[in-house]
Amino acid sequence: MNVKTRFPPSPTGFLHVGSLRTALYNYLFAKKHGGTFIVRVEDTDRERLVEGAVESLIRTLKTVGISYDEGPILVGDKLSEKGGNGPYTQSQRLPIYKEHAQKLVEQGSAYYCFCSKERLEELRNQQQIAKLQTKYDRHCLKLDAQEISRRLAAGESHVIRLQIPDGETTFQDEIRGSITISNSEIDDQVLMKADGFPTYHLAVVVDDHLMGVTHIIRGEEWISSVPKHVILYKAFRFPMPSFAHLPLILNPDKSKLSKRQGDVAVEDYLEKGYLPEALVNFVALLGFNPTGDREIYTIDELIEAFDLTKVNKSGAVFDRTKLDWMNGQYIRSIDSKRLFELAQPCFGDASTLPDEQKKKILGVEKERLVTLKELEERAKMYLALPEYPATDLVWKKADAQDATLHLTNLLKLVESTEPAVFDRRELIEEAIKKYIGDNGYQNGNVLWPLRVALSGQTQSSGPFDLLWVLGAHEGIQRITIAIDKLTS
RNA sequence: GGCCCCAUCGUCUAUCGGUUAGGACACCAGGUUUUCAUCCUGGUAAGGGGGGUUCGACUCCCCCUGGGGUCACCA
Repeated sequence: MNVKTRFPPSPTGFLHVGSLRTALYNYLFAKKHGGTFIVRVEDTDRERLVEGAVESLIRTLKTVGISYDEGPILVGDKLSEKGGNGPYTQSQRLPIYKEHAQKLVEQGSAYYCFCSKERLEELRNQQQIAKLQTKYDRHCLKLDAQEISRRLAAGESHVIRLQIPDGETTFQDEIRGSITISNSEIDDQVLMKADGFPTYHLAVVVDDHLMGVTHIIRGEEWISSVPKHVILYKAFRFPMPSFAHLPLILNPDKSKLSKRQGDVAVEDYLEKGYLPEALVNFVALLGFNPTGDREIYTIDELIEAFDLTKVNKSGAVFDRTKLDWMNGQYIRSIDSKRLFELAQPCFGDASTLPDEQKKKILGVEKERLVTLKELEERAKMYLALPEYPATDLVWKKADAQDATLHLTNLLKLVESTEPAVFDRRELIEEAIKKYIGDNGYQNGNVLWPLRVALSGQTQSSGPFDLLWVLGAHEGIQRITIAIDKLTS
């Protein structure tokens, strides 16, 4: 069978990390089986629409490395689409839904309902007070054909409801196995809303079928509405797709991951300096692990390893600490060109520095970065020497006199060294270590004051790195300042 | 509350009847080191409870408990 999966976001805001994982799993599954992956915009709720959400979604999927074969695309700033099963935006498919809903009414699987929202609300209230199941009472099912056509002709506001048959519905979930739900649990679901738009349930079934979707992989919160979809598939005589419901991603308190308890938008994490690669890797392992003894996977390795039957059943807490660790791993191991590209917006004040120097800063500082955003703070000292007290220059096992001696000698050493040496980190190190070795000094006596003189900080990267990034000229200046501090 | 889903270290997980229950994050202790960080070594830490099935259950079945999801003209 030719596998086809889909990711159907509704353009109501930013991409949720849970949605990122859903999109990712759909993508991985399709690629693993040589199938196709499509993106479809589910914008049937006109009230929750957010302008620009589709564009932002397309961009985010791209930066995160999830590509699709069919769906909406951006040509320049213009929205367009690719694929032969479009349109891929539900608001552009209204006639299709109307026709399908109509067909259901004709064959007696669905019916018109003229009940007002007020009546529905009143009904619900009464049922709640009586502690009954809140369910539509099928008031309009009793209407005769004549009355229906009269009210329709009069232009009365109405919806179309699916008539849920008696009995129960059983379906196979690829992750959870067989699930049975009694049809009595299900309300006569609205299929077409009064505004002429379909509800999710109608649109998703019609589109998935028309677009040839074979595997529906989505969040666990959808399990309880699968019977509605199964009933629709049967009513339309559409072949049944496979269902797989993913475990939820959880807040630390185990509730469904939500705003309020932290960031949930992929854009937030990207903005904070998490690498797309790390985020994808991390989120992929929330609910799925091919072996149990490996943590780092590229997206292609994930495709290779992906197996729907190995996806967990229970929810997974989104553990920010582990994401931090993984992000650090990526920062340290990723290709330096790619890292520089990603870090470009994170230099802050130091962004005015030449690229060559910024690359050096990144190379030196990446050892202690958790997120790229932290670079902004760390890079400042390369731009300007921070204020610091003279006492910081003194190593714990030495005194000010000793520090002054070494800094004075080092100053001479730097001044008399070929400028070309400062282009090579290892040559700088060699020269200073020679000074230490030849005189039988201890590393700390020499390196501590040098490092503090260069960084203005008691905690920083090493003196060789600093001298390399700063260059001879700036190095001389900073050492001179240090000597002044000690001797004044 | 009805219905549905779920249940291994604090967290993410491995185990598909027989293991000293493994790995990772975090944490703690060492080591490397001029500081911080990185890195390396080691350690603490888990099968919710009760019944079965079986020679033998973390693993299979049932009940309880606990957690979660869902009950819209939202997706």
